[in-house]
Amino acid sequence: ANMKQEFEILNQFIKRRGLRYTSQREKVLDIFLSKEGHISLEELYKLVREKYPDIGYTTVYRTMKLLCECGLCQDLDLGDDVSRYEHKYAHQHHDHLICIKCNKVIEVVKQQIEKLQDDLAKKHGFLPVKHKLQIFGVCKKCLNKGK
Amino acid sequence: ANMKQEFEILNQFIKRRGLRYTSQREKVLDIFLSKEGHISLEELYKLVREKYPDIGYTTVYRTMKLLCECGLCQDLDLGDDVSRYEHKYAHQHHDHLICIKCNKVIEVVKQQIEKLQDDLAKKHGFLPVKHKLQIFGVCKKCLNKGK
DNA sequence: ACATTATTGAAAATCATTTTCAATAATAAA
DNA sequence: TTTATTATTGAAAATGATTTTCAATAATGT
Repeated sequence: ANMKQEFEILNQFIKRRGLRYTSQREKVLDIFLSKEGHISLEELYKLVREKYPDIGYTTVYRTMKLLCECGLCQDLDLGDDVSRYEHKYAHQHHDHLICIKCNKVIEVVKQQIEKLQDDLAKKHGFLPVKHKLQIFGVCKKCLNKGK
Repeated sequence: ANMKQEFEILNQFIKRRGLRYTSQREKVLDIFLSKEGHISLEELYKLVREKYPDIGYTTVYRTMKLLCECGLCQDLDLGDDVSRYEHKYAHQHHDHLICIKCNKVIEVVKQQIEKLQDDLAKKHGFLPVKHKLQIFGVCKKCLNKGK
């Protein structure tokens, strides 16, 4: 029954801000949730179109902005020049290992690093809000190819 | 006498690649070196123009690309949409604390984090090449303002 | 000095992202 | 329920950083 907790979160957020809960927003969220991983706006828009051809690019763009604001979505930067999105609700924070040869991305979690980062921020009087760690390198597969 | 080691590095790199050492490239490097910190292409171009009005934007752009390739320069991403550059030669690797209110950037070094990152990469079979860590938060000054 | 070819710089192209605006639709008020 | 208000939508245009084009120029090897 909690299968669609995310819709409720969006709804709450929208109400709190005096915005309006529209079918387009619901549909975009639906498609976004159906696809795990790191998705670009362009990719997401294509998926949306397949199921809901009447929804425009701009609406997808604006909805994703909203989803980021309400905590359902996290935008990320994989080093190329397009912004990507990933699920945030009920997903653990993680960092990204990015292969500079094949662009494969691996998500990694290291609690110890998280803590050190918080310490570092506090030491400088910062109140940490979020962080992004990208480790660029060459993945196992590409290393073997190069032999 | 090693005051201008960087010019030699650029020269070497250019020779090795069969490129040509031009006065424009030397001048752009000169201006870049004269300014510590995180500088955008636009800002750098303005500085270049002040001293060398005949150098075009495109040349600055292309030279910075070259400087990044030869290891004199590191491009960085401070969360906005402009790419910035910082010195890399004879500069320790560091991470960035970025204030989301006033955009102030503090450079921080934490050897322990560096090591954990390398371990993490290796554990997943990655050969780490470089990494970028941005910690977004609110700086001391902005925290006090908000009271 | 000559030939070759990399470089330069102005202008144009690219391209993801963001804004505009008139029509539409969601919510609140009557 | 009906009406009024105003947020939302989507197509098209604008934006703006980055990148490419191309003819003229300049650096390097012969």
